[in-house]
Amino acid sequence: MTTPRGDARHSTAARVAQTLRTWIAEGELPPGRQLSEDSLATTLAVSRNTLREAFRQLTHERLLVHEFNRGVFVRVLSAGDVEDLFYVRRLIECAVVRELGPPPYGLTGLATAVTAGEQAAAAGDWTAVASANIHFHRSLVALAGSPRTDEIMSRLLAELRLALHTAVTPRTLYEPFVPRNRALHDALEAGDRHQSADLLAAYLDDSQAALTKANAEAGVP
Amino acid sequence: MTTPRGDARHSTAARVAQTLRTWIAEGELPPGRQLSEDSLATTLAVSRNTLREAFRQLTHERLLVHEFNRGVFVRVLSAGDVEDLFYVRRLIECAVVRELGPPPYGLTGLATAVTAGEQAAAAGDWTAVASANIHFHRSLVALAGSPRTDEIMSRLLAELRLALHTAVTPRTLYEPFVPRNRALHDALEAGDRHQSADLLAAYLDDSQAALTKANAEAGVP
DNA sequence: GCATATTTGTCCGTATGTATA
DNA sequence: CTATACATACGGACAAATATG
Repeated sequence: MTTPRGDARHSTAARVAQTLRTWIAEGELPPGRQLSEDSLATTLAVSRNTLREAFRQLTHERLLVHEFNRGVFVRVLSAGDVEDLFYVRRLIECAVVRELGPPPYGLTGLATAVTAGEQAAAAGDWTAVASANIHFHRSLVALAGSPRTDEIMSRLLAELRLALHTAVTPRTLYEPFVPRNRALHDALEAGDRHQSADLLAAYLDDSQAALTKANAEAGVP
Repeated sequence: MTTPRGDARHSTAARVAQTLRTWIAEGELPPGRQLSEDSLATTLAVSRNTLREAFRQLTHERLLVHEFNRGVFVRVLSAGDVEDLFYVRRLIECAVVRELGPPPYGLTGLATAVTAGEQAAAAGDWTAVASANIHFHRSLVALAGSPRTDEIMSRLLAELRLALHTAVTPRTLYEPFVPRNRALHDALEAGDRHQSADLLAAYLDDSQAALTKANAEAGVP
């Protein structure tokens, strides 16, 4: 072959999948966009077979939808999808917090996410606030120490990102939750699992309402 | 081509994946077995590329593991995997029950699974008892009406099946839980969410203990 | 440690079927 | 209805890695 192999540790398909994953997360490939095998294969300089393997991967992560004999498209979340996503988030995040053992907990990951969000908010960098917020919830669930729960959470958050590009105002979506992340952290540091879980439930309700409202204003079906 | 296309509704790769899925579930392909691309492709009469797509699919369902440049193998669950699986089951199943709205609930699916288990147990058909048991837990989670929760549960149960082929005695694993399924159903019919959740938590603890004991006796690392 | 055989990773060309303009 | 574009699936090829003697 003429093309030199990039690295042997990851397969080419995995690298392509990662590229597409970031393009989708950044909004470079917006929801609804069709991904043509031929043009993308030439753009990424890989064969169609390899690209199709990457497609399968992302389809399974629910970032792409595969319509048989029609092609693959970037997933478009419906209002029902957003509702379901928040139902599962509430289910898992609150259950993890409620089922935590006796305190103290290893809250360093959570604490760094909280302060990162505070600093980014102070600097007005709302994209960074969004990242810190995702990191916060990932760290929260990581307290369970369960690999499968971690993976489920990562998938849910990645899927939820698809709903954020339709919303125009990241500031109003994230600003109210910076202090609430801090409050949640403090409640956990105080060792109060049940108060933390209640805080979290209300938090997620409000977050869902804010996102639903923003999407409705942007005219999402 | 000479090979007639079976049907247009599912892709060939999806059909191959389904075949492998059942072979794994039935224990025809035991954990640890390597799946050779060449021989399987000829056995199933599909091309290597198509087979590889099926492999990817099942790898993401955690039924296969893919070792780079070495091949794919049927997943071998470690003791830690089983522990994690039951942690997530307890988390999700109990949370679903606790977060149910006010009764009554649509328990017909649950009821049929319970009676199917009872009849199979009376007939001594322990494989059917195992199927009914899986159906019971799937129906339980379906009460939430959340597609994503349903899918997460299906994946967990499929993965857990991998641990059942190492255990030799399906009877001792399932028999005690036939009446407990009935008790759980009755508690839900009575509308007592919290008692149901408590019953379920104890149920899953005992189930995990039974499986762990059986696997330890069979000499699983 | 080395040479060989086997298997996987990747790409290409092509025939066929399907959806859409 | 035809034509075009595209997806599905196959088979062959070769490089690279692994397993085997």
